[in-house]
Amino acid sequence: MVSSGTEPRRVTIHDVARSAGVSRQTVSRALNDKAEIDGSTKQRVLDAALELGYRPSRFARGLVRQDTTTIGLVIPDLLNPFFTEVAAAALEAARARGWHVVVYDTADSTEEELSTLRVIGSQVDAVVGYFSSPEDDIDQFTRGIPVVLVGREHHTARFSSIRIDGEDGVHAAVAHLVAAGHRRIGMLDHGERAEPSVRYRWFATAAAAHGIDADAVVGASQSVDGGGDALGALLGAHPNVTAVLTYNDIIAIGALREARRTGRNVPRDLAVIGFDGLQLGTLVEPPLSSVALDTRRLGALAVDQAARLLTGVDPLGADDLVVRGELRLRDSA
Amino acid sequence: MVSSGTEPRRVTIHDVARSAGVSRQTVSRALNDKAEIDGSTKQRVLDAALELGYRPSRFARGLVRQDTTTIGLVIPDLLNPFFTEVAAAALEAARARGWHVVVYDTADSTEEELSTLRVIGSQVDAVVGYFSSPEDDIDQFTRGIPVVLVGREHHTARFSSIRIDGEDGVHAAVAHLVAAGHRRIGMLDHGERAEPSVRYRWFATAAAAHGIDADAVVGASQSVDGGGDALGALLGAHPNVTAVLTYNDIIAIGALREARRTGRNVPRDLAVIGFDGLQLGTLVEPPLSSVALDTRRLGALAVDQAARLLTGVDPLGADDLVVRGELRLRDSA
DNA sequence: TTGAAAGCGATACCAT
DNA sequence: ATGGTATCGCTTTCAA
Repeated sequence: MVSSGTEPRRVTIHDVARSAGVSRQTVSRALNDKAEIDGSTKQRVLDAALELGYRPSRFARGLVRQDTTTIGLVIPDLLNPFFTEVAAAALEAARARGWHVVVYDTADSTEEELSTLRVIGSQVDAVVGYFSSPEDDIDQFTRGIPVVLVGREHHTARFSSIRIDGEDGVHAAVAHLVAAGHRRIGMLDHGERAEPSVRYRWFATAAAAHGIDADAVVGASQSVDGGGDALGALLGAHPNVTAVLTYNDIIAIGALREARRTGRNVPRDLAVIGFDGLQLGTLVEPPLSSVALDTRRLGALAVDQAARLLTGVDPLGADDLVVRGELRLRDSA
Repeated sequence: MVSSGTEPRRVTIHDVARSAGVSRQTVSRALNDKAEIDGSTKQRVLDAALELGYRPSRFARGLVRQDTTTIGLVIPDLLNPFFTEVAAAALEAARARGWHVVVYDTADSTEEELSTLRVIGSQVDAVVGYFSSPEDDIDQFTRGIPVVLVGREHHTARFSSIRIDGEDGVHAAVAHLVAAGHRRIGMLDHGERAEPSVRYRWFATAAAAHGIDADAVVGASQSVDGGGDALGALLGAHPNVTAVLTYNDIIAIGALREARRTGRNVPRDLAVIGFDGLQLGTLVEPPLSSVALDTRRLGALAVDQAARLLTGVDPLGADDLVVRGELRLRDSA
């Protein structure tokens, strides 16, 4: 910030008052449309304010009336359509309450998430988001403010979290595939951590219930390309697989593309069922079947719980903080 | 957390000071890692703060040190992938500067935009966004703070704006179609306002340059379905059209889907070229050709200009505030 | 190393 | 209808 000789010092309410020849509180009255003020005085003040380019300090104002609520929304990647949908829902829910939302995109990086956590606690009244950091770290930087975790179980009483329960949906998906004659079903799981995901475990128990194997699993990175690669690997290792479940829709869409590339017809040669139920799934060919989540509800629920925590009134219990997956059949299975 | 009768008054620095048996400024020193403080005192203060669940007020802090910068990002619809990409780019550029971004989704509504404008001016240090309100309205509520308009020309010196120049790109698109033998090219324009868009005008001059008509135009609403409907209408009115340009990629994707639905092969029976060059275009079948915009640059440029305006240093002129469209051929044309 | 006092910019309460 | 004064919670001189 190269300062030109005359630093344009902030115009305060005091300057306006002096310029209009009144006191500061009169200025305040004029600006905030209070009743007890003479019409002509008010106009004079307004004119002065306009001319000076006066703008009230949000800090000073916020200090004196604790009304505006700002929440922080933390997501790993806004360009990931799942988070876009959740974010849009959260923004809408917040707007309905007159809240402001500061969005933090952590770029899928643990470091960025940590540095975000480090500053966020002093910038907002509550935090809603999808974190990958350990609970201790989250806790440490958000002391004193409500935190609502999305799509993640928590173990400390400190947090609330919106749980994603896709168990029934995945069971329905497997049942559907089995009914359609599939006996060898594979899964494109997430590829982040070493251990299989919860979604895989739902798949495994569903498969077991139908007496079929659940050992055809390959990890996929969270992208369309990742999904394509993973399908290639899966079919290479298990050529007799005729249907796949995927960790999410993005991976499923990659699988769809890879199937087309290798001349397989979906769903005839290969059935594909995703997870999330994104809007995006209606645009691809064939339209994607998926264990669908109500992302609007997910975002709205998170903001709602934040509101309850903030006011201390009647926060929802774990049983109410659930979004269930539901099998939505389109054409890919 | 049911509210007990006693409202939990805010824990202030004063409470911590008393609890630790020191003065407020010592607490401040401990919390802000200042040098001049005894190690044991510091620890004692930190412990007290932790125990009391103390959290500094962002308002009080902001009042005293004017350091944190917050910008407002206004977009009509976060779920529209174009705005998602711009928003993601803006968030990234802001994060690189350590800025905070409050995102306002106006739900494609002029009323919401107005009510957003009404509050935003007192909440942020600068505004970046895609507005549809008249300049006067925008000006009125953002007095004193920098405003950067995205994808919109401005007529008042009051604003900066990032201009989208797709002229060359559209010319290239038309040239490409003509070279491929197309003589009857239609356009699915936006359907919002009565008059045709700037993008249509680029198309018209390009068509004229090649001696072909540009009268096959239909307005489409900003959605995939809208694009499909519009293509139906266009082909109904002008059955000899063999290629279409669209106002944007969303509409183009709808056209692709409609073409498939009506048994037309793209690009053989109908060539389609969109506008925006969204990531999304790579996922549909066939991959969408488009006059591509660098959305990352768009968002980054807007934030960059806001930064320059904020510091008063070297703001970019209109000639530098341009993002040009470039023909990106994939398979749909 | 620590504390007292003076703001930062606005609003609210109480006089007038 | 208008102005004086206290106050919001914190940081920053300046003394001690």
